[in-house]
Amino acid sequence: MNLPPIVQSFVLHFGEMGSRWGINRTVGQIYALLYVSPEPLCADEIVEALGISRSNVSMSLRELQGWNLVLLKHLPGDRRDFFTTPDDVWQILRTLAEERKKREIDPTLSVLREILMQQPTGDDERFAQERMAEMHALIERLTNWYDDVKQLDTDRLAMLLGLGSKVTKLLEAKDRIVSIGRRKPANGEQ
Amino acid sequence: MNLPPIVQSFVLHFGEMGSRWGINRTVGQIYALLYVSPEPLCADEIVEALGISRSNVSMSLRELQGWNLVLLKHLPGDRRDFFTTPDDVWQILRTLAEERKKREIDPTLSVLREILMQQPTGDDERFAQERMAEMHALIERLTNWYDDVKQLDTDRLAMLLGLGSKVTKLLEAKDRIVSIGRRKPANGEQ
DNA sequence: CAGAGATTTCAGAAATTTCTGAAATTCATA
DNA sequence: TATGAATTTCAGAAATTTCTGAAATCTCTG
Repeated sequence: MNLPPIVQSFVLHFGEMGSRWGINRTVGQIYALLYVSPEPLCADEIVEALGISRSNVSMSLRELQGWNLVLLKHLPGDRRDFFTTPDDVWQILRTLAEERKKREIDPTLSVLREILMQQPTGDDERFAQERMAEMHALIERLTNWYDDVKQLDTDRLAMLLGLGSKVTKLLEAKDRIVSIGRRKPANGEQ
Repeated sequence: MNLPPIVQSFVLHFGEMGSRWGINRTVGQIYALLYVSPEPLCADEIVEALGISRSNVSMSLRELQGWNLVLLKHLPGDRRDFFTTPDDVWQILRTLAEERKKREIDPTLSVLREILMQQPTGDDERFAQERMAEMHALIERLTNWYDDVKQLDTDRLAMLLGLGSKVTKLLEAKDRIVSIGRRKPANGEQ
């Protein structure tokens, strides 16, 4: 590996983090390298930069494409593939969230739903099913929130993040205002 | 493995999911088993239920304790350790978030901060640092939101989740109300 | 403080994952 | 359609992770 020290520590860190997630070291390193490179890189440049085999680069890039985390570019008069990451970090975050949901959350929800359909045959199974129902309800709540929030454009999303827990105070304030502002209780608000 | 079919599919699923995260199959399976068991289990019961070695159970329980995901119980007149999970799923969620932040986010932030302190020596390094600064800013935003929101009690957290993206509409509504309510523009509002 | 039960440790076996080099394939161009 | 550059595939090697059994340690109790 022959990289500026700053880039090298970033790349190595992502390699280690990669193995802590589901993705492996090489995939993490390649992603990190592409992320900080000013220009798209071709496979051989990655081989060179990270000191790994050509075939490993090929497979890892395929993996990254499966995650929708890299973009393919072509230079005119050159038939090699060049790779980058999107430049908008918010977009990267969205992609990451979407892919992890697809791989981790959705399968779990579907296993839970399947189990919850069955008839329990004894007390222990009934208990287990209740626990799974609690877990299912929580995950559904979270994914509903996510599905709703992911539609926001970046500015509003940033705004929402900035608010944080103040949201609940805001909500209480709004309730007060609304209840002051009306003579008789209405029900069609919001 | 000798378990009711419902429990078995849950346990097996968590085993597979476990290996998709950083934790391994056995750890995932043990956690799932404890989660759906009506009573705390001792190590030998886990050995029996999952058909794995005693030492593996011991090491995996230790790992789960490191994640703060299991509780230790003792029965009077029995010196074995018995294990359960907390029964409040929201509490479990909080623990999980906290631990993953500690292991995945915090080290990344600290690597990024360290790199951002350094003086770049060329254009490529300058570019790389800018990219890392963007990433750092995004992660900080997210963790600030998280640090704020995690303080909420469960009811308010549930409320916030229920609101989802409607928060921004609420915010706009509040801005309107505030600006109608005053004669001259003020600047000290929230 | 001896002994029995419970748990942990740890070296190496087993299983799994990652990586490589060589061969195969793809595809634009001559 | 032959050529050659670029890429992919894949069997097996290398590395890593997980798991086990045996021994060590810990800790109550008589």
